[in-house]
Amino acid sequence: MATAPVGPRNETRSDEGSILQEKGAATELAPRAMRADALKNHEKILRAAEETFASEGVAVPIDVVAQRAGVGVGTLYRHFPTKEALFEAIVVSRLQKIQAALDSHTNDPDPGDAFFSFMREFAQQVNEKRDLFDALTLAGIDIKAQYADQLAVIMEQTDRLRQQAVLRDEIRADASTEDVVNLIMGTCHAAGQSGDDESGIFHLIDIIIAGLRPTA
Amino acid sequence: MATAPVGPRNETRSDEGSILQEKGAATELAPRAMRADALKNHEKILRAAEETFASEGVAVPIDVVAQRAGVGVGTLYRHFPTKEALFEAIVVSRLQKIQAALDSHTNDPDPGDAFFSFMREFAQQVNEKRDLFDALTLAGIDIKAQYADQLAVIMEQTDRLRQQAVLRDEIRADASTEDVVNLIMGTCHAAGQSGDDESGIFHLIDIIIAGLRPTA
Amino acid sequence: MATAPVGPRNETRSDEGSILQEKGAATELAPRAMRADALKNHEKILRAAEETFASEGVAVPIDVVAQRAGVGVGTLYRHFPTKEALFEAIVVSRLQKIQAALDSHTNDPDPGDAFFSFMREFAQQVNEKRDLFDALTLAGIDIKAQYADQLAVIMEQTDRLRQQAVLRDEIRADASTEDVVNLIMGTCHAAGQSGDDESGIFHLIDIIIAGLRPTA
Amino acid sequence: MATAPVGPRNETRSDEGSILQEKGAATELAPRAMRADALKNHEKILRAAEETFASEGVAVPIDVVAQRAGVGVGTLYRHFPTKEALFEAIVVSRLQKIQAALDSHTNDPDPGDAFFSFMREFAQQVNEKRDLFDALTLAGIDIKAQYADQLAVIMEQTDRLRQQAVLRDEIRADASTEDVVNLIMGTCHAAGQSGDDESGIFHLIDIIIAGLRPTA
DNA sequence: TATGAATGAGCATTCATTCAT
DNA sequence: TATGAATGAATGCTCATTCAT
Repeated sequence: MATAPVGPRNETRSDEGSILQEKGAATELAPRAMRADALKNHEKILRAAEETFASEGVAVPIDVVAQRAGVGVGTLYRHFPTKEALFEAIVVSRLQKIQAALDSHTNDPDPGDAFFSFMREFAQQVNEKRDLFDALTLAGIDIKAQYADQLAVIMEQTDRLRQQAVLRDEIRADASTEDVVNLIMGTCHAAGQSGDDESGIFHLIDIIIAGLRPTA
Repeated sequence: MATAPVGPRNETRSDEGSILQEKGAATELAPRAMRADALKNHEKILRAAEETFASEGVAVPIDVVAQRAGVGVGTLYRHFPTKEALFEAIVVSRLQKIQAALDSHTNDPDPGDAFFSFMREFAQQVNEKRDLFDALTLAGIDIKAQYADQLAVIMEQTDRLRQQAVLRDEIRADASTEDVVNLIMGTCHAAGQSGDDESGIFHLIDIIIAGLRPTA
Repeated sequence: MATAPVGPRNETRSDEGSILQEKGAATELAPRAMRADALKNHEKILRAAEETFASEGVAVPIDVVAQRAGVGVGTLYRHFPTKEALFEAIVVSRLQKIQAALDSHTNDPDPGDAFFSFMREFAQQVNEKRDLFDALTLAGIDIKAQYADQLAVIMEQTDRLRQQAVLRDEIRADASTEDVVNLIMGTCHAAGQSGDDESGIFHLIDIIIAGLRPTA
Repeated sequence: MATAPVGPRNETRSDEGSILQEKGAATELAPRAMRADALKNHEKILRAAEETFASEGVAVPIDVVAQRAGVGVGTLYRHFPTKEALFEAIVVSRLQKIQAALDSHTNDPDPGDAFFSFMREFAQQVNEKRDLFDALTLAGIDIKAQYADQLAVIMEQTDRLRQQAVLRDEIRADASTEDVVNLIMGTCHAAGQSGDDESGIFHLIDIIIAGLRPTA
C-alpha cells in the first residue's frame, strides 16, 4: 500500500505477488505526463532511501535521502508523508521481491530442491539489503505485525513447499517454516555483520540445510 | 575492566602543602565508604541502561536511563562520560559473562559435549539481552573492532574446544568457530525478533548442531 | 564574503530527468524572491547577533539571538551552522566596514590628515561595537589569526598611509602601525568600559595623536 | 572584604592599602593550626583561580580551579560561596597591589617623575594579569561599581599626584586622571592581545606620556 | 572540616515536518 | 507541483552548587 504514490488515486492495487508491473496502459495525455514524472520520483526516492538507510543507518536525516534522490525534501514528503511511511514502503518493496522469488518455484518438480533453492534465494535477498532490514527492525518497524497479510501469503506458500519436501522425506519434520526463516534471516544478519560475502553466507546456509536433513 | 568507575580514582592524594596530617589513620574506611556508594550507582546505571536500551532501543534519551537508574543525568555522566561509553561498558560486561561461561568448560573431559554445551550457554547469554546486542550493533558499536582483544581471547579458547571436537570426529571440519558464532548469534537475533522463547531457540540450536555433525 | 548565506546556492539546477520543462519562463523572479527572503533573514540574524552579543555578552543562549532576530533557532542554524560561525560572520562584517573607511582615504592629498582621520574613524568603528569586539575576543575568536588575510590588507594599506606621513615628518618614526592600532583599540576598549561617549574617546585619541607627533 | 576567609570571623580588617601582611601573631594553638590551614587554602585557591582564569578564561569549570589549587570543590566553595565571589576576591587582591604601588610614591619629591613612574608600574600590574582583568570585566564584574570605595581611594591619590605634576607644568592640564587610567588600561589590553611583551607596552606608554606633556 | 559524588537547570545543536514561494 | 527555508521540540552534554560521608 504505502508503495503507491500518494497523489494519484486511481491505481488498481490487487495484483499481490507481482513485482512492479511494466505493462502500464498510459492512455490519456496531459495528466499522464505528470503521472510519469511523479512515478519516477517515487521510485527514485524509494531507491535512494534503500541505499541511504542501508549504508548510513536509519538515523540519517531525511534531507540526505532527498538529496541522494535528487529531489527537495518537500517533494519527498509529498510522496511519503512520514519517515516511517518511507520505511514501510521499503519493506513492502522487499517483500514483493521475495514473493517473486517464491513464485518462481511454485511449479518446480522436486520439492526438496525447490525448498532449498528458495532458501538460498531468500538468503540472497535478505543479504543484499541486510543492513536495511536490521535497521528497519531496530527502527521499530514491526514487519511481522504490520505486513501480516503479505507475510502470511509468503509463509503459507513456503510452507506448502516445505510440507511436500517433508512428505518426500527430504527434510526433517520437526523444523517449521518459521524455524527455517529464522535460521536464514539470523544467519544473514550475523554473517553480514561479520563481513562475510555471499559465498560465506552460502556456506552457513549449507550447514543449516545439513541440519535440516532428516536424521537417520 | 573499562567498567570501573571513572570518577573515584583512589590514588593516595599527594597532599602537597598541607600541614597537620599526622596520623594516616582513616586509610581503610572513610574512602571505602564513598567508593561503595559510587560503585553502587555505577552498577545501578549499568543495569538500568541494559534494560532501557533493550526495551526501548538505543535511541532513548539518556535522561530516561538516568531516571530508571534513579539518579540525575549528571551522575550518569560522571560515571559514563558519553552515551557511547555506556554502550561500551555494557558490551564489556556482556563479554565478561561469556568469557566466564567459556572458562567453565576449559577442563571438561569430552570436547564435543563441551563445545555443544558452550554453544547453548552462549546462545542463552546472547538471547538474554538479545535486543540489547542488536541495538548496540545498530548504534554503530563495532564490537568486533573495539573489543578485538577480549574477543580474540574468547574466540581462541572457543576454537581450541572446537578443534578438539573435530579431532574426535564430533564436528565437521569445515565449520570454523566464526561460522558457529555467526550461526548462533544470528539465530538468537532472528528467533528473538520472532518472539521465540528459550526453548524455541534451543530447538534451532539443535538444528544447527545437527548440521555441524560430521557428514557420514 | 563569508557573510553570504549558506543555504541558498543559486546554481542553475541541472534538472536531470525532469520532463515537461518547456518554457524556461520563471527564470528571474520566483527563485530570486526566495533568495531575497533568506538574505533578509541572514541580515536580521547578523544584526540581532551583533546587538545581543554586545549588550549581553557572548554567553547568551543562541535562542535569545534567534528570538531577537524574530526567527526560530533552526533558521538561525541554517544560516550560521555554529555559534562560532556567527561570531566570525560578525567579525568579517566589521572588518569590511573598517576596510571601507580605509579605502575612502587612499587618495587623500595630505597623508598626515589622512592618517589621523582614519585613526578617528577607526576609533569610531571600534567604539560603535566595542563590547562586541571585546566579547568576541574573549570568546576565543582570535581575529589576528583567523582573519590574517583581511587584516594584512588593512594593515598594509594603513601602513602606507603612515609611512607617507612619516616622510612628511607629520608623525614620529618610531611608532609602528601596529602600535597605533593597539593604542586606538585599547583606548576604545577602556573608554568604553569607563562609560565614555564618543567625544570622550576623541579626546583620548587626541592625546595619542599628540604623542605621535614628531618630538621636537 | 571578599578576600577574607569566610569561616573564621575574627579578622581585624581595617588595614586598607596593605598587601598581604606577613606579621601574623599566631598565639593560641589548636584553633590557630586550623586557621593557618584555612588561610593557606584560601591563598592557594585565590592564586590558582588567578592563574586558571588568566590562562583559560573565566569560563573554566570551577572544578578545574579546585584541582589546580589541590583542593576539593567543596573546600573551594567553603572559602568562596560563589564563582562570582572568587572573581571579586581576585579583583580586590589586584586592587591592593595597585594601591601598594601607589603608596610607594606618596612621598616622592618630583611629582612628574612620580606620576609617570606610577603609570608604568600600573601598566606593569595590569599587564601581568591582563587576560584576567579582561575576563573578569567580560564576566560582568563591574569593577567600577562594585569596588567604588577602594577605587575612589586609588583615584583620589593618583589625582593628587597628577595635580601636583600639572602645577609644575609637567603634564597638560586637560587630561584627567581617568583619561590616563583609561589610556593605560586600554593599551595594556590591546598590547596584550597583540602579543606584545612588557617592553612593547612600555614603548606604547611612552607614546602616551609624550602625548601627556604640555603642548608648547 | 575536607572531599568529591550527586543534582538538574541550562545550552548548543539536530532533524522531522510544515509552508511560503 | 517542486523546492528548500523556517520551525521548534527534543537530545546529548556541561557545570555551578549542594550534601552525604
